[in-house]
Amino acid sequence: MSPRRVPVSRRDRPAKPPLSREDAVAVALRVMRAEGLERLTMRRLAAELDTGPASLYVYVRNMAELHGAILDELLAELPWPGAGDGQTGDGQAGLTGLLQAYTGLLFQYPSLARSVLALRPSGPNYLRLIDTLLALLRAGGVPVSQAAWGVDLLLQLATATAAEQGARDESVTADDEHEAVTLALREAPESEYPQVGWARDELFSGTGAQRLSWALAVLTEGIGAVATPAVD
Amino acid sequence: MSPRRVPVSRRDRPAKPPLSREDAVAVALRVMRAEGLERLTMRRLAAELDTGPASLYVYVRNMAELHGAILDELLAELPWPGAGDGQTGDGQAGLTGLLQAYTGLLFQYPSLARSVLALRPSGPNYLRLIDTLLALLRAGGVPVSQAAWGVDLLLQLATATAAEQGARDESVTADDEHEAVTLALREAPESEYPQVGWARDELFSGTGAQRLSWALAVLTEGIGAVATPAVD
DNA sequence: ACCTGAACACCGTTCAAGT
DNA sequence: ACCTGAACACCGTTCAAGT
Repeated sequence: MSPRRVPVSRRDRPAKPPLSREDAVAVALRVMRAEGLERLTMRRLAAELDTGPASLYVYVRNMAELHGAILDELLAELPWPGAGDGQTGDGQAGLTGLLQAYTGLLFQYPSLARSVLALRPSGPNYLRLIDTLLALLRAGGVPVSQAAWGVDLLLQLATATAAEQGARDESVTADDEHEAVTLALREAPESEYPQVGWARDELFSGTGAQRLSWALAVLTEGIGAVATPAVD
Repeated sequence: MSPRRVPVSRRDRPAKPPLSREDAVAVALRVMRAEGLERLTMRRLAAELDTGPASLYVYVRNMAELHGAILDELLAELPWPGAGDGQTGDGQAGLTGLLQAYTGLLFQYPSLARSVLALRPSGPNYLRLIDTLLALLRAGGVPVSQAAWGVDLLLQLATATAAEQGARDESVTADDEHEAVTLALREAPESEYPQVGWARDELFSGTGAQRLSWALAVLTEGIGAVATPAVD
């Protein structure tokens, strides 16, 4: 009884919903979440939107711009202060918390982090992140020039930390025992690399989270302490 | 009199010189220097070596490993201390000088820097770089655990700084006036982004070199000052 | 054992030709 | 004006079949 195909008005083809840049970015984000950035190709996204790859170029200039748009969409999920959920506080703890959340977000998508590093993002949520970090540094009494340069440094650290996470997620062992650099450092002959011998144990110690929070402490300490040169 | 072709023994075909991994890497480095990493493809390298792309996989596991080998070759050119040319000194100046040279080397090849960030290089010259940085920190009285974690941080900063240099070299204007983020920050409404307004001038001040040396000072300051957590 | 031609399974982007 | 099929000019990697 029920017909195989429901007849559609207007020329017998189902009306495609009108496409917008927002839709395209939202679908792109969904594909990335589900299968990773590697699988999110222009052709794949076009197929997902039921069109040809050429149509995407009406909404984005190129792949890099698409990555930037995806990042900004992703940043909406940060625990922005003042949102009422109290996930991040004020001062040093607020700064560290927000940057850890940013790193954590990108940590899930290392290739996006790599792309972002070359991108210099400029979406509204990225600006908001810069603004919030500036506010936290300012509240901590950091002079304006050190805060301005410091924000760049802090975001670079966070992005690069996520970007370093290569495609070594698929390894069965949780630790990075199988990384070439780990092996090379462990086996480096003391005669040729005496300092590596000196620091051998400490070179591999700590979890990623411990190293990140130490690095953030190092940066905030230094940003507050070292004056910028006179350039104005 | 002189014949067009010198007759070759062994089957009338010019004997192809035997290929080695070293030759392949050297040629790869030459192609990258001449045309950039983007143009250095497996197919292109194979053509340069007068063979098919499949032959390369006898010497390198994949593209990433080739990039790692190129980096190590490149690092041979660093002004290693003790080489007698006195390009870098001891202590803080030596540390900063070596890291600036490393950044400068990678600055010419931003895509290599991007690749390196995901790579965790492990060649002999990279180990030598780690060893030398450890020695300089140790000489500065930095405790071993802070030196070990600090070397990671310093190299990450240097690599990420080079990686950030996107393909915006082709811009005619020397400054980054045309970068989207610069424009966005300049035009960010004070009502929505008050701190950006506060720091507006300082956000764009300074040259790349000034910012790098400030960042290195921030890191060394913090590395010497902030203790690592007890993880041993 | 060592090497490689040809194929596999894709890419991002452009542009002429639709509607 | 807005959209897109088809083409352009490539990719990295594998594998069966050489020598």
